[in-house]
Amino acid sequence: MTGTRQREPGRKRVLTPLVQESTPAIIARKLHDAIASGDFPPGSQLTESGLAADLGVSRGPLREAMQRLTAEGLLVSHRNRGLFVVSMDDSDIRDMYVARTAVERAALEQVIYRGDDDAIDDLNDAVAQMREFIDDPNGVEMADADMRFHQTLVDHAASQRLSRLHETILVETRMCLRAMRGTYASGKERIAEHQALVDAIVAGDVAAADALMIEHMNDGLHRLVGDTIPDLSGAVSTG
Amino acid sequence: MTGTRQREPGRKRVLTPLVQESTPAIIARKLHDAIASGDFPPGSQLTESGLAADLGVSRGPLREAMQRLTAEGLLVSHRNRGLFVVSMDDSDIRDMYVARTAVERAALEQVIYRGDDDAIDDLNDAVAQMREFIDDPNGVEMADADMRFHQTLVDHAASQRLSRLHETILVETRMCLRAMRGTYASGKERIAEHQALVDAIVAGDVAAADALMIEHMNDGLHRLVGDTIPDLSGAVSTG
DNA sequence: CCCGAGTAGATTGTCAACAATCTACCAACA
DNA sequence: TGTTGGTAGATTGTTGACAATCTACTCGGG
Repeated sequence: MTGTRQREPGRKRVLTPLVQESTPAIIARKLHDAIASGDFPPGSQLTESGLAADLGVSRGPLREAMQRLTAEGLLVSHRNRGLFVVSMDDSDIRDMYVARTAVERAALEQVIYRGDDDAIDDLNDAVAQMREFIDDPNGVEMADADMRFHQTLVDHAASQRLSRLHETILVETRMCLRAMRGTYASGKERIAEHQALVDAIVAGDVAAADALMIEHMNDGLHRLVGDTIPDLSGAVSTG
Repeated sequence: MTGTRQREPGRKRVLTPLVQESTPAIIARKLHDAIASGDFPPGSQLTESGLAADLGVSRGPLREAMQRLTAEGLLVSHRNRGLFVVSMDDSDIRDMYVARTAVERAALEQVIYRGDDDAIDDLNDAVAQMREFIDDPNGVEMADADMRFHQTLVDHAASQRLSRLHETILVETRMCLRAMRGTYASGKERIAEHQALVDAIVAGDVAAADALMIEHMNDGLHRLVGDTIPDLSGAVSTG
């Protein structure tokens, strides 16, 4: 029934099965990146015919791609009116950080558990990249380097599901950071927080790393809305 | 420019703005439920023309709905061959529990932080519903009641993002539970674990609740693949 | 008996056109 | 002046048809 689809176990795999990305997937990724880059500001409408013309595809595949982003929560649909880039209020930002904290805490624990040396190398590299922009702590480059650090962390957790959610959240985070400037006072402080995380990972101290991450996230949230998620910081210290 | 779209602040809101769900969203929800119900077993193909005929819609909206489920990770696309319901191996199940643990830990903390009495009532109700099926600890009703408990927990965290991810994960969990029968030895044990969680929430003890949740998730994973996520249980106790 | 080429059928991928709906603008009226 | 009705334009929602691709089956040769 299955023909020769299944790979016989005795043979060595010499070529990886080639993955052909579907057109909607490609379009979705392009839109994803464009939103992350700020090409489509929050609240702006994504008109089908215009985008289809820009991308050189028909409206069909484009609509499918936009539905993907809608499922991610990056676009919101108004029936018969169109799709718009999400615009977030304080409540959304708080929610975003709740989710982001959940994801990154879990990722952190996974990274420590896996004990992969490559992870530590990559994380140290990420911090080093941040150091290059120490003189401009609120510039775009520093923000991107910051994002890459967290991206690296979650990637090394090797969890498809955590990565998928995190990807969406990072785009939303970038949108917020773009809107609100001047979050960090000094570049040193910003880098030190990340270095402390790496140090805790190297030490294999899950509890310490966990506490640092919670604090780091609370700081980030505080800078955006001037509010925190009080109880989270008590999760470890109370026990 | 904006016309009369914005609601003037002086007036009292007497009617809530009506939300019209788009057709792809409705179809996506129906497919979602169908997959959760087991109408489409893992690995089965979802043929467009057939489903379109069943639902009485054209292939366009149906494809858009399927793209949404693809973004969620419930369907996988094979180019020019079609969309299939995901079938999960042990590695996927482990990943699923990593993500689920992350989500439910965060939800737990949020529920305790919010201190909403309705949450405790609903959770107690959920445990009570489980007790009705104490004689058949591995039946479908018990499994559904179990799911409803966790659904209730995450709902009361009032986090759009956590809920969205959790919804997907619960469907995947249900798929796994359907495939592997006989997970719990006794109904009492299963109910006690959940009751303990509620008790910890009532007591407002974040650390205890957190530890219980981690253990609960590890138990669930162990029943499915005979393996655990060792380091997670050390996150709290070590500190 | 095994292996390869070729073919038929079915399914997905893409497109262009039509119908339905909404928004914004303008005029008429109390 | 503020509200109501009508109209034009644009955009989305939906459909059906056509092209491209893959799978499974069958036939011929070694």
